Amino acid sequence: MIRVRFAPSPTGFLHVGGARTALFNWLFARHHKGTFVLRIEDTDEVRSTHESVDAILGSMAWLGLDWDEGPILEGSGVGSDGSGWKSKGNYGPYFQMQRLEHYKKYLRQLEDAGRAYRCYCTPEEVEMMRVQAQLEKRPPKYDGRCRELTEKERRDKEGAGRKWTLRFKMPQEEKTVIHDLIRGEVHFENILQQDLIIQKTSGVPTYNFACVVDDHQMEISHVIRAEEHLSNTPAQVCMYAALGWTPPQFAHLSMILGADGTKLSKRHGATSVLEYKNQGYLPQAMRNYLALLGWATETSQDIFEVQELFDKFDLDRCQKNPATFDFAKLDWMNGMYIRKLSQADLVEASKPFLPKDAAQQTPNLSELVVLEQEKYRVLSDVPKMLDFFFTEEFVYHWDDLNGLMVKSPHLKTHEALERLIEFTESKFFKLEPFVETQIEAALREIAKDLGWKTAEVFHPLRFAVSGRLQGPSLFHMAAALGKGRVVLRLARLKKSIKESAAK
RNA sequence: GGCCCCAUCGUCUAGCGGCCUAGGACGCUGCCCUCUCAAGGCAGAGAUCACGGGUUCGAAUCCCGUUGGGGCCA
Repeated sequence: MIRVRFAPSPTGFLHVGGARTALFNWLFARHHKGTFVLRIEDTDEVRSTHESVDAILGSMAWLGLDWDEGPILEGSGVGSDGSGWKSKGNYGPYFQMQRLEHYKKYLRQLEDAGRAYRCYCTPEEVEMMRVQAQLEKRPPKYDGRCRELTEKERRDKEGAGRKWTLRFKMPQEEKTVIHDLIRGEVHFENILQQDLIIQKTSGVPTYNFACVVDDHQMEISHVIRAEEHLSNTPAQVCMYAALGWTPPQFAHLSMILGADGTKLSKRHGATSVLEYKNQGYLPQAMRNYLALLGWATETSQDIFEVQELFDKFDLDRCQKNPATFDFAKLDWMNGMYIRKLSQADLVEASKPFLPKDAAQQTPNLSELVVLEQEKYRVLSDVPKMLDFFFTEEFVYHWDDLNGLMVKSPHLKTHEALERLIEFTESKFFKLEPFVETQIEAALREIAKDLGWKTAEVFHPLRFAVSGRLQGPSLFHMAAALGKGRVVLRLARLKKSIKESAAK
């Protein structure tokens, strides 16, 4: 039975790297008809917040990564320990701070068996050891001075009120071999590993211990996580052995880097999944793009339906080398997905990005939004490309107009332009019904009558109607705007020309 | 510093000993279509497969080393 988990620490938003890890776990579970577990690793008591839990669950929900077991997404939790959250699944609770009793039991078991010991060193002392070791060019590790303390020494220290942590006693011989599903065999000399702290002075276990207990108790079959956890894996594998458990299979995903080859961070652009949502990326595009960061099919296919991803995704085609996050390709892909949207879906998706009163201002809003569908790369482009529909206050940039006039042999003077506008006004005035095909026919007739190229007629009129040199098809745009507004705008441009000429 | 991981066009990648004078996609350039911009179609530039040694009749593909990048210890 395949059981995988995504186990974020709620110390911030869900970033792109975390989302990719979650996605791969999700895809792996769906591909193998397994179970996808979401577990909140909140043992960092100072940095964990319930706002982060909200943000992470919200991001996952937005991306459509539904989990089979874990906290239920209903409103928000009450405490950073997850109290107030409900959970689904038989292996809960899914907040580590609610699982303290489980950890205590195994912590005690390890200590009783002599596989863990109390360490009375202060953080300062440990730091000193590290510096010292580096100076002497030795491996920087805890020197094990509390390993073989006598019973009396221990009593003395505790009598003196020294606080203690629990350290796992790493075997000092042989080596640990990880059979990584992506990297193959990875060997580690045990002697070089340090005795990791598994319980903090507060009594709370550390990440490295808690996840071993949870993965075992939750019967996780495959641990799919980022490469940064690879170095901790040998210690964890030794803990499994010390507890008499069989470790799960491991798969360490490569990192996601920014354009400069360093770990993706804020200076490279957006890192939070929610930022992408706010900028107008579609979850399906994001998902598709992320899937390609470290995974590919034999055909280098790049657009996938979700079901196709389920069918084709597997760990054996995951990339070992790190991937650079390419915003340009994401934009392209998002544009692809926007173009695939139905009219209704596009309008719905655009709503958060449109002016609040857009629907009242323009009853035919959905007709407008679709006009530029093939040009949007992000949904925040929608209001930018459509703004002239929502206001009569847009400005005419004379530089644009002048540029147009330079290129057109028949538009050398403002008078010529005025004449074109007047000609159009009178034509439009009689035009009934004012629909796309009629408008096109009328405008082509004007060009013919005038003996101008069609472009010489269309471009200045597009400018008149929208204030732009580029935009939707003139006929579509005019029809969508309606005769009244079009005539109004023609008149407005004519007036502006007169005024500027007077100056 | 120690340990670990990684290395094919600018980027994501295909390739798993002969099919590779290295394929696809993004981006870039040009052409076509066309009322503009897009979209779409076509064409093109772009990789001595990081470098150096082996192994082999034959290596991008296997082995060793070097360099570079990244991660963990922090």
